[in-house]
Amino acid sequence: MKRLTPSTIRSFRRKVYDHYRKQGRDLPWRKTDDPYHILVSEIMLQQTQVERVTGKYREFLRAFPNLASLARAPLARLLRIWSGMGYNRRALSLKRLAQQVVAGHQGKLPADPAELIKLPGIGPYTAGAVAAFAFNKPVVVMDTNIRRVFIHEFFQDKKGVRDVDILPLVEETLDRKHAGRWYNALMDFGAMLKSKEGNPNRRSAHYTRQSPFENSNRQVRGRILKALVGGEPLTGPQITKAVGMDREQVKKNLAQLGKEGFIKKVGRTYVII
DNA sequence: GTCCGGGTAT
DNA sequence: ATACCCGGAC
Repeated sequence: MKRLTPSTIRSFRRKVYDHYRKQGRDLPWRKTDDPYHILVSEIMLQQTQVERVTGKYREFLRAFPNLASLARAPLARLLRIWSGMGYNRRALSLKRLAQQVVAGHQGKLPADPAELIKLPGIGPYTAGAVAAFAFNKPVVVMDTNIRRVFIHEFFQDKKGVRDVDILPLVEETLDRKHAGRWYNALMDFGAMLKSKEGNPNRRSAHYTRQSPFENSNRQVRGRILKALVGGEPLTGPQITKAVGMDREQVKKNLAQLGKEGFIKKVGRTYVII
């Protein structure tokens, strides 16, 4: 494992903060300290580029300004607002999270990552990000932008770089007194590297290509939910027609969406729960 | 049309 | 290890 000298750490921090001062992005979720707002932004950013999240973030918070309003929101309305974001499962998780926090945490998000990670839809990254951005906790966080920065800076000619080898460097270089600001700066630096110098993340051991989207279950699921978010109950054949894809595949995905808690069958029709 | 990104759950 | 989503770049 690589160790950093104090002077390497100093100049690295200076470089990252210099970039942040000059080119840091002015993003809406950086102007709030409401943990719920920050959580919403992080869930959205898991799956969508920054430019497309900003508008949706505002629309979402206008519709669901706090955890209590999200907890009692009808799922169909939530999915309508979520549409265009992809990964509907995360909207469902977010609603379940809101219900749990309202019922069991006095309506307040916990600040401890070990507690956050127990909530649905929150994994290691989001637990750390909320702890750092909403509560300024000096936790170690790894995401694609952070990974890119460290591979670019400290694993220059290496291939198959593992996160396990990067994490100690994230910890060593962390600005512990200003964790939130530091991670904002780090992520902006990483975003800049993507556009300027190709993508160092291809040298990550965790880099994978995704499978094709066309005719995939993902596409079928998306279309099924899109057909149902209007709120009108539809029969199996009506859904198959709306989706315009293989009937057996539609049936299989209807069953799966039922199991996950998106939809239920009412007589011969399906509706969003 | 083809390629691409990206945490979490299982 | 693999599934989940959609829109933007080309």
